[in-house]
Amino acid sequence: MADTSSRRPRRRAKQPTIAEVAREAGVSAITVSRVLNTPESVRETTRRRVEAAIETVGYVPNRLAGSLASAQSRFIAVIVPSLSNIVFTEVIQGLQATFEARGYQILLGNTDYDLQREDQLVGTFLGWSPAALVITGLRHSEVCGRRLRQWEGPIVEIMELGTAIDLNVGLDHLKAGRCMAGHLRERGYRRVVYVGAQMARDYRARLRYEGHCEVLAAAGLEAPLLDMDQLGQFETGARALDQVLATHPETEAIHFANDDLATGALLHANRLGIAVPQRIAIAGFNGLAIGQHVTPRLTSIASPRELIGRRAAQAVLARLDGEATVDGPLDVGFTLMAGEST
Amino acid sequence: MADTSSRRPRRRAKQPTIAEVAREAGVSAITVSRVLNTPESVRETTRRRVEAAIETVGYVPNRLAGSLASAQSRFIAVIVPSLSNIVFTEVIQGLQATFEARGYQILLGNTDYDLQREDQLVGTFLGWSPAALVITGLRHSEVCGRRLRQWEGPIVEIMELGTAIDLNVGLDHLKAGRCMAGHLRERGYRRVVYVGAQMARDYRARLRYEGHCEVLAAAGLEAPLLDMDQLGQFETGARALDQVLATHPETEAIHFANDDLATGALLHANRLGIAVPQRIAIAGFNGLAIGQHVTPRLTSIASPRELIGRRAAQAVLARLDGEATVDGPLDVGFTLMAGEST
DNA sequence: CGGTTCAATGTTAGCGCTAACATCCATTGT
DNA sequence: ACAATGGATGTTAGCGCTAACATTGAACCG
Repeated sequence: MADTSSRRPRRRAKQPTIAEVAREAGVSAITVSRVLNTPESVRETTRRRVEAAIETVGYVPNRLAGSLASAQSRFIAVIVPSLSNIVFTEVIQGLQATFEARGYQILLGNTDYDLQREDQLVGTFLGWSPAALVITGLRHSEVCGRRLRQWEGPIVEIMELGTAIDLNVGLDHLKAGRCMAGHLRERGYRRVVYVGAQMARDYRARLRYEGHCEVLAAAGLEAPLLDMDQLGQFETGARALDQVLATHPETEAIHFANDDLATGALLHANRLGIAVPQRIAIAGFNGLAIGQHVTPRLTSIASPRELIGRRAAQAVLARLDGEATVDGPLDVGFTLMAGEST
Repeated sequence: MADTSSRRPRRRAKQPTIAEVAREAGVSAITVSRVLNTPESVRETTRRRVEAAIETVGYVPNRLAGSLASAQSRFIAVIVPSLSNIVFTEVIQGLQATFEARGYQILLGNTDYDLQREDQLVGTFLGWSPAALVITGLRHSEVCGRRLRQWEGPIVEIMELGTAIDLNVGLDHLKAGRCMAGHLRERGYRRVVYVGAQMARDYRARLRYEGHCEVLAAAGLEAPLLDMDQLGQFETGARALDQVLATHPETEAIHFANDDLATGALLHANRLGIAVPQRIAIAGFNGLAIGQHVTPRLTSIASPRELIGRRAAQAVLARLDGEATVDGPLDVGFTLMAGEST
């Protein structure tokens, strides 16, 4: 019978391995590993010899093997609900910049605002033993919550504040909703409609609406809601304006759930020759750049999106470095930007 | 002395492993592996037993180990030059949607238009044995090009067309530049300035400018260039308009390198009461949504960004599935969108 | 009814790396 | 002079999984 000790030629003549480098440099594999991971623990002359060997054989470390052996990987799983919303891409940018500077890579997942999808992604990602997990929002499916709590690595829940599994960086959406409604009240608007898009899935917009309602209720005013089913884009904002003017012509101001909607409405008003804010005032949320370039400038609440990304990354890095971390949620705040649209 | 065969308690009492599942189900590890990877090769009853066991022990497969053993991973390295540009986030969205549906994850890298950074990222990413690599552009550092050519996996170079290392999906920027310049010529504009932002690093904008020059030269016209040093954002476009009006007041039209600049300029013109296109015409590139909502609507060239992502992903998947792939570059084309701004 | 075939499952040996411990040897202290 | 020390390097045994081959047993065949 075939000699069972000489069966399989498994290696796929690919990249050189650490063993090749070791042979070339006349040292053992572990020394090469040390040169790569803890260079200060190797003597200068040896290190140089190994570095030269790495160069000559063209060695690229296999990080899968390294991570498996050390049970530590250098990537960060990031889960966002949407990539079509610029808000999240800005957060990702903040994460990216901070993590990449420290040699961590980002593994990106998109839930499309679907908690089931989120659960699935968390499962997949945890299988990669990421160094940390960044996830949007505080609400997860039950299974997912359990899975997350079981996991030992750092988890940051971003965008909003509340009772988090581990770290938490965000802003208070309820307060933001109150803030904008308060601003509109100050300006004397009484008939204010709140317009959102697909609010069933965007519960942070619902939180802002709640804040909005509180303020109006306190003033004895109604707080009608228009929830569009399309995505929260310019076009939807324009249609929402039409709809509000048609069905609630007495409306004095519209509080939009985000700046895309608000900008769409404002530009549409420009097109139709409707005076903003005289005929109708318009306010948004997020403080996107475009709002400062339209006429009149859009009143909005600036959310520090990139900052959220950076702070979240910093919190994770501090944890990974074993530093003491902030206890409790980190509030990045928000700023009311009063433009001429209200 | 200590018995050397009983040294180390290496395992970090973490997640259950495939062995636990196997024990629970009363099968061998490989059977569990098969249930996970090639379920059709396992008998129905066995499969169900294993699935139940997976459920009870709460098993999450360790993909590092799996990938190491099989020399195949389920992620795709994606390298873009910028995340602040919505163009790339839309491409990423297309990639994401297509890859995630097939169970691949995206590992994201950002070069900030720095070829050295690109080289570094490629090095890191290849160490993760990705299933494929998606990289922006055809121009790489020499070292990087060599590294890429050596690698055996599928590589797609996206955004532009030309001589690629492997797969190629994009559009012809030279032609796009010609197309817009041709449009402006047709409308009768003779004094046209091309305005870009940081064109030293954005060579695709330079290609469009080249196309622009060709057309103007053919008509015996000059093609002055204004290259702003700021990022290509609204604000920069507004400043560029001021600058053009101040230094080249005779200018009849501005061909902007992208829609952010063009929109910034157009909104600025609105603010200043400058008639577009009567006093000055404005054209952009990319066909962003905002351009269709400003007044007058922005003339632009729509680049199918999400489509680039999807096509790139499809090409990779076809290759990974061993299907015959398209030979040569895949041109996704572009569309001139004539608005009222020209 | 022994032999062939084939589907289902098992055994074994790595994938390429690093943790943990072992060894070696030049210093240092007494 | 010799033990104790400690920095540099080596040896060994996995990390958790899957490729490759082996085995089993039921179905099938002439």
